[in-house]
Formats: sequence, structure tokens, C-alpha cells
Amino acid sequence: MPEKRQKRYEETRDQLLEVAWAEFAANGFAQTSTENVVREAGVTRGALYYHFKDKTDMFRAVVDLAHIRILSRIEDASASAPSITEGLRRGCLAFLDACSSPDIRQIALIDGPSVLGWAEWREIDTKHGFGALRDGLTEAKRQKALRADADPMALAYLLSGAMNEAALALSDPELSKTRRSNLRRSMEAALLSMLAAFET
Amino acid sequence: MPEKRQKRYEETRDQLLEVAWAEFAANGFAQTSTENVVREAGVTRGALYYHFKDKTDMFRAVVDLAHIRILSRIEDASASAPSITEGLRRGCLAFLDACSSPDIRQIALIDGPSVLGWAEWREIDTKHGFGALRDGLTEAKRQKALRADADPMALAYLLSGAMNEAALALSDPELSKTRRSNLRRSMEAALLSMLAAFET
DNA sequence: TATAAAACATACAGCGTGTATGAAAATGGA
DNA sequence: TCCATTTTCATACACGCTGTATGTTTTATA
Repeated sequence: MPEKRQKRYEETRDQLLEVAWAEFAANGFAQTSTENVVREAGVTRGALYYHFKDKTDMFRAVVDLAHIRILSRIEDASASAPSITEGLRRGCLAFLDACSSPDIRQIALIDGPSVLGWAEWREIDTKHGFGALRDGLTEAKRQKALRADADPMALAYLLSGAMNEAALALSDPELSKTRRSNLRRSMEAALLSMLAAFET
Repeated sequence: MPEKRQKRYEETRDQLLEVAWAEFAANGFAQTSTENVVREAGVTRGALYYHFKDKTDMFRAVVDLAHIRILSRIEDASASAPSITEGLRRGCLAFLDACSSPDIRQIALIDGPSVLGWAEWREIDTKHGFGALRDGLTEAKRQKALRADADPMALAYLLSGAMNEAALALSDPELSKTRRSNLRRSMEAALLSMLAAFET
């Protein structure tokens, strides 16, 4: 893999992804025109369709990036946890925090399932945040830190869905600052209660 | 309000909504062309844009219809419950069942938030299923059947999100029959455990 | 240095949405 | 009953956007 070519290739691809991220986040997938993206990226349509199969394929790369960034936040928060259950708690709170970003909210939570379809969206999430949650719950059960009748996979779906909706509600732009912080407090408390309900 | 006119008006509108429901459910909002809808409905573009402001407005009516049908199932199930908490349990299970329909899954859960925006989608849901859940939780707290520190609004968001994701996972077409029924059992058990965690 | 491949630019075809305008049917009043 | 008006829908068209086909330039290779 040659030197100059790889550099140029990655530069334009990264530039496209950066602009696409901003456009998809600000206007949503449907309202984003590829012409705007290539213009702001300083290239043309040709470059876009050389790097990506189509508009959806470019969006897929942006969604993947969003989930990577979410997982990074989760791992940072839960890495130094003294126990598996404490790691789960810290990871969940970090997830809520990460999804407070309007960008991630729009890209990963709102448009992702609709544009890519639920199955593929879930598949991407399974490679990152959802997978970490599922693995954490499985490990907790192996350590007898979870109730014996708890199914880690079912729990992962329920908790993931609960946290996604909580993040959407918390990052609602129409929410006032004080209501947001109040809601966040009660959301976090209720979420931790849910987790505790399945611990031994 | 004249006789023949109202009848004709409602007939073509209902016909459009029926066809639109089927198309949106089968192919999703983006892949549905209004030309297909009007052709299968036996009318032309003119009729569509007379009854609805645009394609999104027609989808809005379909989403509203979906939520109405969901709420109907919930009310049927929880009406004769002997207690408020039992009503909540039956209502939640009925919601899961109602959203097993591929149509409602695609329309209300996947495309709804993306096409209408989260705020408007949530507003519609608040008029129906989500509102019923919130009111039920509020009433349960008033009856001291919920823990004093439980915030009904926060709980409604978390439980609603959990159930939506559970319904999406359970109605995944790629799922085998046995895995689906196994997953449903553990999902329902976990969901009831979540509810029980907040009861007194 | 010549040739091939990669990376991107340009031009164009086609589809789908929304709008503007026209036609038919139904109502209400004289 | 007949005419005027409104409702309800049909027709025609303009515009934007996506994807593809082809051309051009730069880089690697022999």
C-alpha cells in the first residue's frame, strides 16, 4: 500500500466523513443532500461515490463511528471499576452521558434504525456498546452477581432500550435546563434500581 | 356537512390511508413512492395532496392510527384488572403483543421517530400508549402502590423504551420460532421484575 | 519513460416530490 | 329546475436529488 496514495485516500475519506457527520447530525439523513456534503468537503460527487457505494453506505460509516465513540466513553468510565456490577453501573451512566450529545442522538438513536434497518443497526451496536452490555451481564451472571433466573440477552435488550429512550428524552432540545437536570437525577436513580433488581 | 360529499371524502381518505399503511409497513417510509400509493388506491396525486399536506403528513396520520390501535389492545387487556399494579402488568404485556405486528413495528417504532422527529413522535405516543403508562404509574404512586422515591415520568420513559426495544427484538424477522418464544418468556419475566422493583 | 492503476472530476439520465391549473360532481338558493 | 359556487379530484409540469457513465489527472511500477 503506497505512501502518497494512502494519505490522499484517507484524507478525503476522513474529510467526507467529518462533513457528513455534521450534516447528518444537524439536518437528519433525509434532509441531507450529498451535493452539500461534497461541496463543504471541497470535493465532488465523484469522490463520494468512489469511497462509498451510495448515500446510505456513507451514513453507515458515520453510524459506526458514533457507536465507536460511545463505546470509548463507556470503557473509560468502567475500566477501573472494583467489581463487575459497579462496572455495569458506571458504564450505563457513561452511556447516558455520551448520548446527551445532539449529534449522537440524531445519528445513532433516531436515524440509525430507520435508515439501516433495525437488524443492521442492532448488529453495529452489538459490535460496540450493546455487545459490551451483553458481555458485562453475562460475566456478572457467571460470577453469581446476577440472579440465576436472569437472562443476560433479554436484560441487555430491555436495559439498552430503556437507556436509549432515556437519552433521547434527556437530550430533547425543548427541555429546560432545570427540568433536564431533575429528570436526569430521577432517570439515573431509576436505572440503577432496575439494575439492582437483578443483582443477587 | 352534506351527505354525499362527506361520504366520498371519507372513502377516498380511508382508502389512501389503508394503502399507505400497507406500503409504509412493507417497504418503509423512504422506499414508498406516493405514485404507488395513489395508483393502488385508485386515485391520482391530486387526491393525495388534497387530503394531506405532503407525504410526511400522510405518514403522520398512519402513525397516529398505529398508536390508536396499540392503545386499544392495552385498554382491552387492563380494563378488568383487579388492581392498578395488575393493570400495569397486563397493559405492558399487551403492548408487547401488539407491537409484535410487523406493520406496527415498522411504522410506529422504526420510522416514526426518524420521519416525524422524536419530539412529535413522542407527542403522538403521549396521547395514547405512553400517556396511559404515565397516568397508570402516577395513579399507582397516588395509591401508595409505588415506592415514594419513584418518579412516574422517569419510569415511564425507561419502561417505554425497554418495551419498544423488546418488541423490536421479538418481532425481528430473522428470529427462529423457538428462539422467539424463549426470548419472549425471559423478556416478559424480566419486564415484570423491573415493574416489581418499584412497587411497594 | 511508458504503461497501468488509482483517485477524483464532469456530465447526464431518471425518478420522485410538490405545485399550479383544469375539470367534474355536489350543494344551496332563486 | 337552473345557475352559481364550493368541494373534490385529475392532469401537467417544474425542480431537486441520486446514481452512473465517462473523462482526466496523479501516482506507482516496470
